Amino acid sequence: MAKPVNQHKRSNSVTRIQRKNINLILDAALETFSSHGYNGTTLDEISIKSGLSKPNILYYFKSKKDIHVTLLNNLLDNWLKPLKELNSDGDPVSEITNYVQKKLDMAHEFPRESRLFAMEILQGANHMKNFIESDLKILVEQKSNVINDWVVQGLIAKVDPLHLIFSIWATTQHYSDFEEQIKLISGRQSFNPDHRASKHLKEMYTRLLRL
Amino acid sequence: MAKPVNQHKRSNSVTRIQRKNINLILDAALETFSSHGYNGTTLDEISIKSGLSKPNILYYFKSKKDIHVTLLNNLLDNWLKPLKELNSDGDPVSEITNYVQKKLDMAHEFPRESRLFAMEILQGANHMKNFIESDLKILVEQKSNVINDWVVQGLIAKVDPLHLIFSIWATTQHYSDFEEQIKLISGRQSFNPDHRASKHLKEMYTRLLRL
DNA sequence: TACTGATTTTACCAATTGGTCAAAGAAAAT
DNA sequence: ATTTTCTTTGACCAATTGGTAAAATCAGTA
Repeated sequence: MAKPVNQHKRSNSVTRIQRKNINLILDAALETFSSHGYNGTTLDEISIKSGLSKPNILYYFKSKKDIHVTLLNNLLDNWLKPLKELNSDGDPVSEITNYVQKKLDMAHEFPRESRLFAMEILQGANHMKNFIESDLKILVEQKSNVINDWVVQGLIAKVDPLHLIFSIWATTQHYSDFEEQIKLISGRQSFNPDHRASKHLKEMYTRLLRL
Repeated sequence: MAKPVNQHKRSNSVTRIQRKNINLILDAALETFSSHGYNGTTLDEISIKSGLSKPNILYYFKSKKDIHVTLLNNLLDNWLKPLKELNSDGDPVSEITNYVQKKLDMAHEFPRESRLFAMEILQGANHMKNFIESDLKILVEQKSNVINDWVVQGLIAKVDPLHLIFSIWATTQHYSDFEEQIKLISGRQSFNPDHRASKHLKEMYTRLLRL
């Protein structure tokens, strides 16, 4: 005769067991959502991977979608962080190449999250429209202005800030999102893709921005 | 007492009706596979979109997977074409910026195919490992050599050919694969993304390659 | 130790989904 | 016109899947 636990974290206390199991579930879910997509993931799979029974999972999350949305929400802060750190007072070129490096590090450190994000956008961004249209859009506009000021002040070459940002996103995410293709083509052992990618991208954006 | 039609195109003749219906099915399937993924697509959806009943669809294709594989296979030739056309005798910088332009045109002209491809790679490239490891890999190696020769001959700046190719793929595909995000951020009407993307990318790769 | 609330399990369901089958209906060929 | 071959449909099914209900078990605490 249990009353379901607070499924929306309204409660004040989160027990040790809750924290542990919620983490188990989210980790298992991230693993499968990011490699088979939302529809390709079953609760049974999450159940097996997390070691918790299916009804037990639904004791912590009210639905499959709820798990997915939670995962997506957990991403957002980390997603904004590197761009947030772009500093208008710093040296323009190194501010931007540092941004590239941070994005590349994130793609390398959180490939599952990166794929989850990519998959969500690819499929229409249904659960993230709100985030993109508000937080992300505002931040991008703000930083576009910073970049544009640099252009106007003659500190970097004339670039379209928006397209600069888009191409940074594209190039840095590519390495985690298209990992499979890259591994197959470059022959897994022959080199360390990340290291050379970093050099390549730094070079590319430096050359693009230098006067 | 019908005997199922040649489901593997072994037969010599393809009737007018067959051609029409196969196209209807493939078009409907491409639409849904590319926007909801393989698992997010149901035969019923394809059935509705194509106007053919579900058993009728399975009269032309022996399974859902068969439709998907057919779609993927139809992509491959077009996928290789732009890179194939990279000519070792041409002017290096314009050969490469032309390649960029062709890839961008393809992403623009075939966004559904582009997303289908992206989704397949993201989810582990199960149906395309063979293509990637053989045809694509060989072509990439060949063209990497061409680019490397240009570097050695001092015709372009020193770049890692593989990473150059990867970043071209990344930047050009980004515009169709992440279309939703781009639309939401750039505010659909404010500019024509494709036109400016083309300028931006041409500029970027020219600056990267120029001595 | 006994109580109380939190956690987990067992048994189950209704809906969806990929796929089958045999018969009915068109087209083409004779 | 009739036979033969190709095409389409209606009825159906077994497996999967997200989710529920209630009982059973466990943990913490008075």
